Amino acid sequence: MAKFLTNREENYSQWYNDLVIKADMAENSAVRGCMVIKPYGYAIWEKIQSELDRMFKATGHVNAYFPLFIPKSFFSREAAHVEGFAKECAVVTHYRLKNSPDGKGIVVDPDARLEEELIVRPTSETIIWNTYKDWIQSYRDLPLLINQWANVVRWEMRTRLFLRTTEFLWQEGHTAHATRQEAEEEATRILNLYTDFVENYMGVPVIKGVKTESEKFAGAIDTYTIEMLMQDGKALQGGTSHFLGQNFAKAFDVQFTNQEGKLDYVWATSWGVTTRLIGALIMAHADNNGLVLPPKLAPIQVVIVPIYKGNDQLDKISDIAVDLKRQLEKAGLSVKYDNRDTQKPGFKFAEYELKGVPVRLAIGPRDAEEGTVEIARRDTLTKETIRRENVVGHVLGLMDDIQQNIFRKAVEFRENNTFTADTWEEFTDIIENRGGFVLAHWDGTAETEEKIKDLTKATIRAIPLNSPEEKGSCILSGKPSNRRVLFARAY
RNA sequence: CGGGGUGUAGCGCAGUUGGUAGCGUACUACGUUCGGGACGUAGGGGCCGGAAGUUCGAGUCUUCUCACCCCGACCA
Repeated sequence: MAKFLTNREENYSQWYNDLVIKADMAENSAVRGCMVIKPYGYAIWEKIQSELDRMFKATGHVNAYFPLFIPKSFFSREAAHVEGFAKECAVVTHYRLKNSPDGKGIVVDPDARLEEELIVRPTSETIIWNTYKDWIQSYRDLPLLINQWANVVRWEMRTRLFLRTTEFLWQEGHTAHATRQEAEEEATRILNLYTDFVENYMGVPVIKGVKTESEKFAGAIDTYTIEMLMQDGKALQGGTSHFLGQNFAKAFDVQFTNQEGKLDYVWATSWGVTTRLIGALIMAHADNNGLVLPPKLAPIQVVIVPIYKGNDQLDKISDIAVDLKRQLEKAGLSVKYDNRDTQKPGFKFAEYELKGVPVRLAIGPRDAEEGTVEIARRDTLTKETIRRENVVGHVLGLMDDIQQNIFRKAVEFRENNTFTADTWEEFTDIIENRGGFVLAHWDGTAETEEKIKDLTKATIRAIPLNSPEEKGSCILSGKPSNRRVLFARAY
């Protein structure tokens, strides 16, 4: 089996790439670094969107939409921000084309140069804070809790489907608060919301932490992160929530009158997750047979495949299948009955395994006769035969089972691949030979962090929020440290 | 931007000393099949990335050019 996929153990990144394409999620487009998200991949994104959107609204946020273009001058207002993004911005300089004077095609009309160039947003803090300035006068206008579903562009050097593309889809929340404490609470609330989503819907365990000075978002005071471990032992940052302090308020002059009647700058957060989560979903759970989707995010939760010879058998089986489909849908499941006559059952089995459909029902003439159904689960690839009347209950149970099982497997994988290192030799041995998360002491300086990165390509993924105090000495410099930080090679 | 590589059918590839393009797969039709990616027969599909040059003749040789991929620096 699985001869159509590159073996995961043989070449992990080839396996990943094959899988994205073969499972029909996305493909490279004619535009450098930009992907086409195909219907099946987009359906997964829609599931992610709808759950997150529900969670944002349940915590008091509302959606809005801000422009794709940002005037260049806005960017220079916040020094650290421009520094962080300048090198990867797409810039609009003209607004018109014309026929080429030599008759070959069209050219940019030099007379149509923009007075001020427009940046295609790599993130929207600047345009949003420039807008918020007019919306916020008083503490009564606060908090402002807005989210936007959008696309952004970051001109990365190298791209990979879902993991890093020039244009990507995301949500970005931008909130304004009257006090520092409120803003910090918001940043934490969202970090916890992301954790809830990634662990309970995607089935991927995360480490919550705060980024180091050099890894934090350009313009933030603190960047909180959730870090996940992929099956090849590399880390993936799944989402970030930034406490921005008053940096953007000051840069865009967003002041309000507080309850004491005094002017003050507002406190801000921003936070986001992207289509990269789909990459995480793949790399955390998929195997050599293809995708393994958590039931809560699977576009198709149950597929029914008929096995038959001739139209008489098909008719009989279809009656049963359609009835089962109706029952399962009534129970809230999304079900596909694949009665295509153009593919054989074996082909369909392989196809739905490739696409990660959690549960497959097969009904053949034998089952029709005996009142049974063959039921197969994607996560364990096991099959059993059950009575037709028990199908709905059994499938509902399986949905929970599979959801929990893939999470449990991912937790176990992470536990088996999280190490502590106390010496430089131990540290480099693990990074070079085993991969995974490494908890180690660090002296807290950017110089040491940089040196470790240069020597091993491992970075500090996060300073875990729940890590206990512990006296130790830095693996590289030997200087004192009082807590371990999380190292890994990362995507 | 540095180092390496590749452009030939939808996709994956072969193409010898230069002689007018082929394999696998996918596609179309018909038939037999159908409980784990079926088989047979017959078909269709090509400006050989682009431009210029050498030659009677270029997928093949020369020069230029464009695009993409991999490894680094950058990054959600």
